[in-house]
Amino acid sequence: MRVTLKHIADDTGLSIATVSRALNRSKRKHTPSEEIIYASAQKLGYPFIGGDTVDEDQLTVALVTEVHEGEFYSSLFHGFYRASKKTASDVLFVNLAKHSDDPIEHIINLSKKYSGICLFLPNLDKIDYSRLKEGVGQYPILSLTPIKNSKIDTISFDSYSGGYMIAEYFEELGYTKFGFISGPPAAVDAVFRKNGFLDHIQESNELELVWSFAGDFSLSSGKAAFNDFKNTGLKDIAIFGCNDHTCFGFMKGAIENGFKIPDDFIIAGYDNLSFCKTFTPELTSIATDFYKLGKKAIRIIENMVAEGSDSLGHKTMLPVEIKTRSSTYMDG
Amino acid sequence: MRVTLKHIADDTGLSIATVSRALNRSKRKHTPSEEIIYASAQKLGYPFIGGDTVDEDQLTVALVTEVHEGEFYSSLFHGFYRASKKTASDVLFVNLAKHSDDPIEHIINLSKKYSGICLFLPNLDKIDYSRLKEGVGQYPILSLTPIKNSKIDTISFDSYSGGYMIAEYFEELGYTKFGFISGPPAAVDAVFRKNGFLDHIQESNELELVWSFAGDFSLSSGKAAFNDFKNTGLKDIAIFGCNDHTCFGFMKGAIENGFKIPDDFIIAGYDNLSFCKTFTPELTSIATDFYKLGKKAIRIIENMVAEGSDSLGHKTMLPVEIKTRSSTYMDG
DNA sequence: CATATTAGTGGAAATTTTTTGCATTTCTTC
DNA sequence: GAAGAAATGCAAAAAATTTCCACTAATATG
Repeated sequence: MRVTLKHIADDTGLSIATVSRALNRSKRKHTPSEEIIYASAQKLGYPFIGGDTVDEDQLTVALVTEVHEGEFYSSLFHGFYRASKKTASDVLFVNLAKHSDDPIEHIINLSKKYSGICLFLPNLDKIDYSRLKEGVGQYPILSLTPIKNSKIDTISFDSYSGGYMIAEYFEELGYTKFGFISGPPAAVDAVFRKNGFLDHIQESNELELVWSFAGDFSLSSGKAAFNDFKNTGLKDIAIFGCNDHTCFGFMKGAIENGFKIPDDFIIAGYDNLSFCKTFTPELTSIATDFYKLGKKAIRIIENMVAEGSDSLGHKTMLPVEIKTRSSTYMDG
Repeated sequence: MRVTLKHIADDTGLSIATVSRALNRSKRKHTPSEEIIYASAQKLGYPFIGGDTVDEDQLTVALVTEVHEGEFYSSLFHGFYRASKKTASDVLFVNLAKHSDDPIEHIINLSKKYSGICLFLPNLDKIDYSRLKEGVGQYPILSLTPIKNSKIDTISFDSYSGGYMIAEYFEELGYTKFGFISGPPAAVDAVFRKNGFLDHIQESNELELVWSFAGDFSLSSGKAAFNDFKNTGLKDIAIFGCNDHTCFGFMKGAIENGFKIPDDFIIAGYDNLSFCKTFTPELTSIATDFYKLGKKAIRIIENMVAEGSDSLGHKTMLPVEIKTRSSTYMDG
């Protein structure tokens, strides 16, 4: 039920007229009554407070995510933060902590509050997305996770090319025996990285995948991968770990066992975490530019609003870049 | 100026009656007109969309920050994310990207939208805080940065004790010669860490600060610190770097120069980044629990709302914990 | 100490905004 | 092409908000 001045008047014990005046004053006066009125209006959710209504041109885009540990979310938020400085729109980070029972319902409600929504929720499935699309109707919504066969537009990094680039680069360095550490099968993105890597190997007769290991993105799975690798006794091999953490674990295990990198093997990761430059040896990795992602995502939403166009399942892919460091070549 | 149904009617070319009906229907129908009406209402900022008004008991707390690179912001957001799962309140992350010209003005406006505000803005000065306090009046507001002499409540980690604990721990290990790498002087928190560390040294006649270096929290300043340290030729020294990044830089420099840790020196940092466990040797560090910080911060705001009490300059300090790892002792 | 001034308040009238009843138009289906 | 359903606009009714005015209490003034 809609909250009116009467509710606030009843709640505060003051008259409707007084409430109206307090809320409409151009400058707050901070008298005791006014404080009470504001607090009550706040509590009950009276809508017309905030005086200055929204700038007509300025959109508010909600970036809807969960928040887990690790540098990834910093990169994502930092990218959108910087992007929002450069665009007309404002960006708000909405987390789904309180609504894990029915996130879709909550996102549909959010669509009534914000001009557009960017989703980063890798755990949603196809049914969720169609419920969502059904619920929001023609509304500017964009997923940062690739979705197969959906009517919701997506924007993501070109992970396939990332994996492919790594394989090409390994080939250029003269390696022919390749190794691979995979991520969790549920992570669509990690699967793309893998496919790109493997496809380039298969395209050439000289190249060969001689070892692989099923990891889960974690440091410890990287260590486990190394233990497995050690037992094979393989040499002169170029390894692609499908994220940086896995590679760190692998390299840590290797160093503790007296291996030398890049002498005994070379290794490259994915994500280009800031620790790539901190680790010894520094880790070659695929860099994803979250600032560009944020800018593009906001741009797409702004266009949807301006043109009144609908999300129809367009897929946008942003190029990635390889950052070569000492884990894949000798210094000097 | 307040947005009414008439504005939407004019904008869409439909009648006021039609707009009213579309917005009040219990279930959205997704007819073309309805889509247009919703889009327009959205654009113009009509307030009464969203049907279900806010839960009376559920507060919405805004965590207002900038967002920079690095794991720190992930930890902060992740802590508040988890905390909001466990409390009645919802937490929203508001960034100040669009309002860097006058952040205070914007925060005052935010106070009209949200039940309470947590600030993490280390760059604000005393004048900013008093303007803010003036602007929001009696309102639940809390800073996560220590402020000297302010009427705004603060909650932060007990950095002083963190520095002190490191010095005590070094002493227990039998070291008497200590080194220190400072952070930027503007970072109040880093100064507390330093004071705690130095105070313990001064309390004992046996202990002595034999080397120090002015760093700036960065990896490169850690490397620079090592170059300075190398020239001193000091041995058997226990070094406290006032954040982990600095220590990583220092250790990286040391390893590249053939130093052995913890044989040649021992070193401990502050922040307990996940990378402490990834680095070889693993870095002893002071752990801060952002989940506890988040829970406590939300609790304080909930209490302020419930009791209608004011922010009066109370300071809450959360204990920190030392995580000892191989950068300060031999394995086995 | 009496009196003017000022700010804050509630009641009620005036105004604005929203909802609803009803007739008309438009679209769909058979 | 007719019947029925859905959507729309007009205007009246209802609801919500603002404004006017009188009253009160606190403070300042002579």
